[in-house]
Amino acid sequence: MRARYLTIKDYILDQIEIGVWRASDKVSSENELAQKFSVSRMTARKAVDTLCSEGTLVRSQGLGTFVADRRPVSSLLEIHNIADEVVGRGHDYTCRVIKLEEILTDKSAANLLEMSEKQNVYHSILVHLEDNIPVQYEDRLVNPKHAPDYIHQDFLAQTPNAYLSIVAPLTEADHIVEALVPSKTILSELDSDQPCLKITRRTWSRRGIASIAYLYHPGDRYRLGGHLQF
Amino acid sequence: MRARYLTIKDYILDQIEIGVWRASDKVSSENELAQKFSVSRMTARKAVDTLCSEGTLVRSQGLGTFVADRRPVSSLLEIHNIADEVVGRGHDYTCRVIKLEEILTDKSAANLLEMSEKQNVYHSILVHLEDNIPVQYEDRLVNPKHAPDYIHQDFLAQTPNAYLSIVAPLTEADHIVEALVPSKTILSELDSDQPCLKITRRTWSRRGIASIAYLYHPGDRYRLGGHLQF
DNA sequence: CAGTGGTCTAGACCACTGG
DNA sequence: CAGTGGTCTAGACCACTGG
Repeated sequence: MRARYLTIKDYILDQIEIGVWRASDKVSSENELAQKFSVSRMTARKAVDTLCSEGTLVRSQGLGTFVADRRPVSSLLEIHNIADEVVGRGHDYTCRVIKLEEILTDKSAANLLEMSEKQNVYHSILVHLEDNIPVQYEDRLVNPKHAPDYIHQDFLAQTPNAYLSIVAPLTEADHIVEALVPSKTILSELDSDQPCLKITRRTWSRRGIASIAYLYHPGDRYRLGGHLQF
Repeated sequence: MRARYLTIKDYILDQIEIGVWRASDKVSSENELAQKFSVSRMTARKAVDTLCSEGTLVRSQGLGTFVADRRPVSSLLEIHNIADEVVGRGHDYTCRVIKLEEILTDKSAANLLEMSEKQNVYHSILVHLEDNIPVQYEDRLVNPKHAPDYIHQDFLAQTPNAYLSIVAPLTEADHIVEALVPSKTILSELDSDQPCLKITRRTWSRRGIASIAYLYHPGDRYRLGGHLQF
């Protein structure tokens, strides 16, 4: 016999899923849930308990229980795959390919990739969406030496990050994190007017710099987190 | 009246702290705890519940409850001391103390510091300047238990971070990085109208959370960097 | 004030594990 | 088998919030 509190938990998750309860909304009280499902209040409470500890709901004594206003937190310490992150949060991941082309390095790109000027490099621009809301604008340069077939990939099936980690396993990375208001082009692709968290990340494989990525995240939809132990 | 399950929770944490129970050891059963503390099993269970959801204990039906194995250590990102950073760049470091006071915890501060409400905590606000230009607005709460003399320090001579790392050596930290436009008060102290990089950092010493800091950096004057090797 | 969540009791039956 | 955790009941009193 399946636990009754799980039925209630599913019910709450369903209501959130179909949009009956949205972020910051008040959900049914413990007594209402208990009555609706003909269980004791302790059992209804357990359903709410588990959703609180999972970060889906937040409680406030005397006020009620509310859908958490949740911006995702991801790790600074890992090289993350945005698709895995989104799916890991139980959300729908999609992506739009804005650009996928071969270009010649200019001075700045050549410097960053430690190549010489006017060499072929691959250039891709993608927008990653979580439940159809843009969460990352990814502008990436790739050294063809490390990933010769990069330009023929289907990035709807596999993110650039995931593909690169297979053909050119990472040995090293650096990143710079900053806050800024990006260009209008980028803001429009992100459908946002917020300041962005920009991550500039260079990744090395065994034979040198494989790729440089500029990742823009709307400040109100994305946070970076990390936990350290000494 | 303090909740009884918290007493039991503290007891379990103490036993782990002093080494009576080590990683993978079996801890007292729920019935034993209930009897020892003269509470119902549900109450003993609640203490174990919270420690499970915090990752300290793991349960196994039919077997018992065990101390969780330690999480992997990642010491890749350092806790920065802004003064060292600035001096390291060959620039002039100064700082303004905006506030240094003793206040009572409100609900939110109590939650974040894992203290109860209306306890004394120290509160400091500083602005750190590089060549006389503000680069960081630091709003910090400190648990007096970990640093009783915090409020008597001269932060023109030594940053809060440097002081705390001496009196309450760090064992753990977490941080969240986000981009936002801060309040007018903060913008005015920073003499900036740019979006900011906000770092929320909690630091632990052995006995719990020692301090929580909100660090605001104007987006055009500060970047966060890191380098990883695999 | 009525309603909310926070804690707690003293029971119960269950599924599961090892011996 | 006895002991463990997993679930559940039908109550209780409390602190807190808004009106």
